[in-house]
Amino acid sequence: MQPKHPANSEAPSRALTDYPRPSVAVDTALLTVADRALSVVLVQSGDRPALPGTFLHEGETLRDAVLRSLRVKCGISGLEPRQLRVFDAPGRDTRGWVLSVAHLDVVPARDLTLDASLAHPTAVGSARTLPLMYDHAEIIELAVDALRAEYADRPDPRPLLPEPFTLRELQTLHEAIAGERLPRDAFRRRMEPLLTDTGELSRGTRGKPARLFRRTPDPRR
Amino acid sequence: MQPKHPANSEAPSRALTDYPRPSVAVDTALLTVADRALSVVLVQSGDRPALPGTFLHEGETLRDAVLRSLRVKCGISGLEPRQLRVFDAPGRDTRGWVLSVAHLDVVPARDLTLDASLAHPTAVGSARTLPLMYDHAEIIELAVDALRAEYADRPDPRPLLPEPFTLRELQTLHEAIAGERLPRDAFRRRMEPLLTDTGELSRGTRGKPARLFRRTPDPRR
DNA sequence: GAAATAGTGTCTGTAAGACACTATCGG
DNA sequence: CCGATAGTGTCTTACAGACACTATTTC
Repeated sequence: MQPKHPANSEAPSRALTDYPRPSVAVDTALLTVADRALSVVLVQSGDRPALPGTFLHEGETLRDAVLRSLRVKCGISGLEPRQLRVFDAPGRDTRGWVLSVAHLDVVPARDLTLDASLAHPTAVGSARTLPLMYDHAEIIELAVDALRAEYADRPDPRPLLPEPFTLRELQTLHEAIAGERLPRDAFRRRMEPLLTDTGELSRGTRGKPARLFRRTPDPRR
Repeated sequence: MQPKHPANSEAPSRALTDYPRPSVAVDTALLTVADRALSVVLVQSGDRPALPGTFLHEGETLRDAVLRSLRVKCGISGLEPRQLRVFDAPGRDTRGWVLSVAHLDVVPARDLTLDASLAHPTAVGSARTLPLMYDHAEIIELAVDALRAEYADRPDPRPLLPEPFTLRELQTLHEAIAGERLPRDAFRRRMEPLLTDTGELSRGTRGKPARLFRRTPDPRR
């Protein structure tokens, strides 16, 4: 006899708690752009690096569990986690039946005040060569792809840049995320209509001063 | 004291099972194209329609749980469920702490042999007006968007059409999924290079016989 | 003035939408 | 022949990439 789905169960013969339940964890690829390189925050877990994560508490949403794990392990708050997918391979955790809901989150490098002995950002290129825990390497790949898709046709949706910013600063950010150089003129033509010109100019920089922009308040994409 | 994440736990002071765990269910938007309309299979659950679903069993993957629920409730097999996202609002199930992993799956209408008293396909337009269970209306929206994205630039990735097929048949399928008419010539120019011409022609149809195509074996997208 | 960066204009290739035309079947 | 559908060609518009040129600052 198998348990009936709640949506199909008018009078379940046994309580939900009579059936075995998995432990549910969250693991988060916390991405940032440091020194023009897209990086992921890794914590040390026994003998190998891993993504920050925690178990889901009772009465807590997945989002709150992610925020709690990042607050505790990285001392940051105010983020917007996005679900990637559930990892459910039966043997993925040797100590029991554990599902992990992989997440992506993003933080400006200047807001990262990490205890360097516990957590540190690593360029995603280098992270690929590390012996990461479980399916964490795959989570990072998913997170990078998801972030690239978010940034492909929008100026800094998360956001990562402090306002106001120049088009050059925006392009440098997009190039770090895309992992490749972008054509300057085409980038400008695509992004400028999506930004709001402040009318001000950058000062104290080398070369001709650049116009400063703000993000245009969300016109629903 | 909070439980440590397994990835950070060398010697956990307590076993995983000492902490409260949620029940985990799967719910699936099973989509099909019937009579030129994109439809979703609904089952009756007490007083309202719902998506087919079940609880995750121990040692079972989410994929297997989805396949089991569709086999039991709709008598179909051999599908490819795709995760959409986890629904985790604390109050979403009145009987306890239940997470639901929403899935999308697709089946050709001719393979649907439903017990009509238990399950039946409903056009997604009409389904929007029904009083569905829990978050099932939102799951359907996610599923439709995901399927549209899968079909936007590929001929028949799932697949839904029996081979061989004409470009007209393929276009009718795409129009049902997209929910709108598509320009005939542009559709042809985009899709024909992605198909393999069988060299055969349709027969017994009205008008000029059309060339018959097969899907080109997956060149990785 | 030299170096560096910002901003703009032009050309080309590609792809989509609109439209029209020809081709080939059943009746 | 007529109606219907298949298949193709052309025009226009939009946009990206490539490239070049001008503009304005710091040093």
